[in-house]
Order: sequence, then structure tokens, then C-alpha cells
Amino acid sequence: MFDFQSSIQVLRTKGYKLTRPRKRVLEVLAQAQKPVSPYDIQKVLQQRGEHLNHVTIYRILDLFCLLNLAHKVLSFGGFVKCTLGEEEGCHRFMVCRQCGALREFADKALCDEENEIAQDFGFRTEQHFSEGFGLCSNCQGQIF
Amino acid sequence: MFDFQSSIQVLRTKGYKLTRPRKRVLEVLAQAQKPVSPYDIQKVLQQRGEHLNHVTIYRILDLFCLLNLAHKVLSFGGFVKCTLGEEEGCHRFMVCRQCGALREFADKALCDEENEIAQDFGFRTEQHFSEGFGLCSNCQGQIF
DNA sequence: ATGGTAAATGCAATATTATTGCATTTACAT
DNA sequence: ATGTAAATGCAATAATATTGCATTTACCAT
Ligand SMILES: [Mn+2]
Ligand SMILES: [Mn+2]
Ligand SMILES: [Zn+2]
Ligand SMILES: [Zn+2]
Repeated sequence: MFDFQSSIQVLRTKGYKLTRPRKRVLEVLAQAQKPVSPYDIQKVLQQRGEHLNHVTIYRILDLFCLLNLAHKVLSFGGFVKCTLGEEEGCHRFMVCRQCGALREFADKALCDEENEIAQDFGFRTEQHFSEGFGLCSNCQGQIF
Repeated sequence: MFDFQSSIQVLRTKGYKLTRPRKRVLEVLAQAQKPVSPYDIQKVLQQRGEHLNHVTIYRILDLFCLLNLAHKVLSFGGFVKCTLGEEEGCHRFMVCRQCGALREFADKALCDEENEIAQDFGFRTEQHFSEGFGLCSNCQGQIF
């Protein structure tokens, strides 16, 4: 849903300043192939000659989450950029407990089902998160 | 699935020692009405005149998670004791973003659905976690 | 009951992660 | 160009987590 350019658009549209730190963090998220922590981001930028204070990164990530430009991967404790084409408010992962391999996906049917169950409890769900924890295809063959 | 007594049984059966700290932590988890962090647990016990080192609590909680006697609530960063009657390896929550209200539930149909999707990616899922984030019935009425 | 032993805990040091208040800088509108 | 609110940097502090090693404890065999 959000690549670098459309994320920039969201920021602009909602009246947030297009600052250099925000663009740099957005770049790192967009390029990352797996979840990155605030300090991961700092390191990556360090290597590119950019020095961002960690407090700034925390604040930027908080904002991005608020705007749904990014979100936390729960079991990793890190932040990822939402992948293209995912459903709104639907953030699902499969994580390999052995090698850490991670895939993000979205599934409308799951959300509908979850919404229904929530309704029975009086809840109204706005964001869906889920993580399947297990073994990826590579790791299933091996013996541990 | 696991109340205090059956948790004790699990520990005994698997050959883990039935130590005082383990029993105390288990008690706190069993009585807790919401997720508790390691330091939360320490505080509760403190008030009961029990002094546990935080390192010990971390190690005990790691063990409990390994044995599925407890697990982490992802968005809270805390630990909860699994509720009675839940499916094996299925840990689902609804969390109110306003008041923090939390409900745990399990749902076989959701797990089946998730397993199928995982299979398409070659994953084999062992543990299911999910969190619906939104508003509880109380908080839906109010204006924020 | 007593003693031996592996397992578990406590402690101290250290590392990592996160938050706050305030001074300074920057993006953007005028 | 200039003014201004917003954002960032910095320093201090807080909260959370991990490691190695000394000591204690639960449990088993006697
Ligand atoms: Mn997502
Ligand atoms: Mn559970
Ligand atoms: Zn794997
Ligand atoms: Zn609520």
C-alpha cells in the first residue's frame, strides 16, 4: 500500500513536515527485507554517513505507526514498513522459529472472521495483527 | 488449559524442580487479570514479602513460555498465563486501545485457515498469535 | 533422616532499549 | 528574506534485559 513516494504523500497531505530525518528513516524501512529496530535504523544510516539521534528515530517511528506507514512486528520487537497491496489495518506474519525467516501477508477472510468473533464480545476491531510461529520450508527438513 | 495445579504437574512431569520462586511466579500469573511484566511480578511479590531477583523471574518466564504454561502478549510486552480451555498453541487477544481492556480467546477455525495459508508458503505453523486492536463496548460510546 | 549432586537462584556488573525536558535548528508559509 | 510552529539534538535518566560466576536448593539415593 505504501511505497516511499506514497508515504511521502501521506506525510505531506496530513501536514507533517518533510524533514531529512523522516525521509532517511522511510528509505531504510522501504529497503529493509526484515524488521528493523530503532537502533538498527540508526546503524544503517550511520554507515551511510547520516547521524540521527535515537530519540528522533523513536519519534519518527511513533509517527509512522500512527499514520499506518509502518507498524511493529510484535514477536521481533522491530518495525517494518507495510508491504504493498496489503489490506488496510491487516498485518500478518509467518515467522520461522529456527532461522527467523519472515513473510508478511494479508487476508480479508481472516479479518472478517475475527471481526465477527470480536463483535460477540462487544469489541470493534480496527487493526488486525497476527503471527504464525513455526518452521519455514527450508528449516522443516533439517534436524535440530 | 493450565491452572496452578496442572501447571505444577507439567513442571513435575517434565523433570523441572518445584522451587519456591517458580511457585510464586505461577501464583502471580494465575491470579493476574491482565498481562504482567517481569518487574510487575517482582513488585507484586515484594508486597507479599517475597524478594525475587529479576534475573530469576526472567528465567522462570522463559521456561514457562517454553512449556507453554505462559506466553507473551505481544502488544503489551507482558506475560500472561494461558486461560483455561484455550486451544493448544492458540493465543488470541482483543485489546481496547482506549482503556486497555483485554480478552483472550481461542478459535479453531481461525487456526485452520491460517494453517492453510501458511502451507501455501511452505510454512508449518506451531503457534498462533493474534491481536485485534480497537475499542471495547464501554469505550465505543464515549467521545475522544 | 542424611548426604551427594545437578539444577536453580542470587548477585554484581554490564548492555540494551526507551523516555523526558529543554535548547537549537529546520521546513514551510507569508 | 523573514517569522513561526514543528521537529530535531542533546544530556540526563529510567526501564528493561543479559551474562558469568558464587551460593543455595530440591530431589534422589542411600
Ligand atoms: Mn503491514
Ligand atoms: Mn494463551
Ligand atoms: Zn527457517
Ligand atoms: Zn475500552
